[in-house]
Amino acid sequence: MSGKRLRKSATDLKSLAAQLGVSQSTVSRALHGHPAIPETTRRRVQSAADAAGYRPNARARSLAIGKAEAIGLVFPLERLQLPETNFVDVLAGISTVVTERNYSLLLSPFMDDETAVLRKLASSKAVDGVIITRPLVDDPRIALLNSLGLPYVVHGRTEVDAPFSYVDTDNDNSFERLTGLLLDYGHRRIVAVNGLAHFRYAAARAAAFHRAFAARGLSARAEAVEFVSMTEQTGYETALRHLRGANRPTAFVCGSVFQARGVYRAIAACGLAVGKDVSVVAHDDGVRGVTALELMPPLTATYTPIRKSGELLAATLIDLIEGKRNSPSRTIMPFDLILRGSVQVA
Amino acid sequence: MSGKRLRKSATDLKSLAAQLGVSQSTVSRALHGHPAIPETTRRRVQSAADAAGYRPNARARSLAIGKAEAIGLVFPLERLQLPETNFVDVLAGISTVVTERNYSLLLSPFMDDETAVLRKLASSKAVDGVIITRPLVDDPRIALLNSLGLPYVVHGRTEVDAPFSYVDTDNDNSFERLTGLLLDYGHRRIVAVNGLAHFRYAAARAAAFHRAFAARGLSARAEAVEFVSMTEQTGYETALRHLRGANRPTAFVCGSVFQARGVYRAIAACGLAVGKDVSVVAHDDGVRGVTALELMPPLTATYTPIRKSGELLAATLIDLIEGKRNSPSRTIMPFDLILRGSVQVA
DNA sequence: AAAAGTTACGCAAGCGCTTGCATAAAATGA
DNA sequence: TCATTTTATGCAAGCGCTTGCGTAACTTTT
Repeated sequence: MSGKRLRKSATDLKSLAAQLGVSQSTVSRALHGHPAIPETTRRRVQSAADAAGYRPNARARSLAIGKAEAIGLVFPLERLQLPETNFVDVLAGISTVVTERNYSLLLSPFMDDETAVLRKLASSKAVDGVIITRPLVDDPRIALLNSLGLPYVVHGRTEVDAPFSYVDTDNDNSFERLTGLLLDYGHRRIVAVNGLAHFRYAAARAAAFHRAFAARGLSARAEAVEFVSMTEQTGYETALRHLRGANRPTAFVCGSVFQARGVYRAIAACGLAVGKDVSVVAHDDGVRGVTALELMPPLTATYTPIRKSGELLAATLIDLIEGKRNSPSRTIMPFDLILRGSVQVA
Repeated sequence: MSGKRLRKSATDLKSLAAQLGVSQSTVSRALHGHPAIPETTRRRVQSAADAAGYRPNARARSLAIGKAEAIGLVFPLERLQLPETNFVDVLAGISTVVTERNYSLLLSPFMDDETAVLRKLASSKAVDGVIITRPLVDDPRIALLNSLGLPYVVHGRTEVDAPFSYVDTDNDNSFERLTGLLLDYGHRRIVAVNGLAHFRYAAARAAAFHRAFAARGLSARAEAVEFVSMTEQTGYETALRHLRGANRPTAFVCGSVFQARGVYRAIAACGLAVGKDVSVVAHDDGVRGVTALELMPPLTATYTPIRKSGELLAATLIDLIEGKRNSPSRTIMPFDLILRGSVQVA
């Protein structure tokens, strides 16, 4: 080997510029398609950059332009640990769009103090904005984020009196339709297996349940709505309790396919048949591997693909960050009501 | 309001320093516990910083210290979309440790070109290291990452002749034990429902399967090992094919509880009983909601909690980055073999 | 009491990039 | 041909932080 040496490939702007015999400004501008740079120069620079495998140092660029080109997803760590969650599907949707739009996705789980995480993200300027999930009925995070000046989008709504962007499932109409369907089929003893009461979506669903009764000049007993966690097991336990109690319900409306599964199991455990002795309806998020179609009999459900929500969340946030949107964006996902074998007239 | 104004809380080092009447150096050092700063000053600075909600700008700090204090997780986007995957559990483990160690976790999914993502991560210096998953038998990523000089840890092993750190399940011994158990119970017509052949773990398991036979002076037909994807459905289809073929197997050894579930279903579909007519064993990753215990009859399995692997992956990578470890770290997770009702003597 | 050593802190040079402004060269107009 | 505009490029000042080195002001030593 006669003294020949590989040129260490240019890893920073300065050396790349030196190697090309132009200034850093020119290289930087050429690489970003600045109009003042003629096409010929642009190409020369670009191909040198490609050859060297040059990519601007993300941290330096960030610092210079004052943006991180990254968003954060803030969530309770347990949402990754729970066996039954639609969270991963939301994450998949978010990932897709973030990647497409050339942003980075920072995962920010927290154990208990979400506030601290949000504050840290804001003050350390690690991200340009955040997605938060599962708003409470009266959620303090909205006020915090507004005061921090950190752009954000919420997965779900809340009643807080302040402008904010969100993407939400149409809980109100979806549950009204599901309940209405059962009522119109002649069911009267209906139990709603709902989510935990402090979540806004559960409150909305409970209201919708009663609204469906009211719209038909009927009224449901308050105890007809069960506020329990979103799992198969609680679906099972809740349904079992009602099926074995006096005044057996003839139908159940469930918050998710997870719960519906449990309800199916409870019905079977009582020696009854779904869609024959007892009707079941639910909302279906289209979670990976847990869809209404996979139950036997197939479950009548309202359907909103939750991955789509994830995509929308990311797109909305990035638009917000890039100033492509200034007024708060509020999206309520449309749903389809699909009739399948799990309901029958009372 | 008589001209009184809120002092805008110090958001950067400079203003914080000015406000305290000291230099930036002092503030920076005080906040990082530099020994030359006396305790009294340290406290004064710290409390001013707390009051102002000051946190160093992560990007500026990164640039100055030449570290991102972040790691990347590079994976095919589909692993978030597939219904049956142990990926989320690995992610949960990684998240935990990353958070504990005060790092950030960058999620870097890719559609098809993983190489491009790795190159980009390396050249843009967005992270200090990466975790890659599911190595192929002869994996090109190892060479690439070594040449890029980007620290990394692999979830799984590969036969590539180069030093690298990894955390892996003990596929070899686990499968040898499972197969051996069946053999010792007198089974001879055993089918292995294995993963896809290009993954290293599947190759290792196939070899282990044959090794168990050989160790007893027996030999298995090559067709006894099925290289199929890791899902319930393929488990079902594969088992069904064998159960309906000539020379019905008396036992199955499966790659995961997902596959085992399918095998259970196929056995039932043939009017046979698991643990009576046909024995089933598998490896259990302890995936959220899909564990060996939940099957009926409970599944005899080797158990290695996969979340632990995630934790170890992150810890190993961070140690590597921080130079707390220089030689490649190789961890093979120990496993337990737990006997349950799914096996019986032939 | 002078020399030497400590202690507490500030200066200023980066880290690698972007970008407003200045400038030289080329093209255009009168 | 000279003034004016346009085009192509460079200079240098940041972005907010860390850190090596330097230096007063004190302590300690002899």
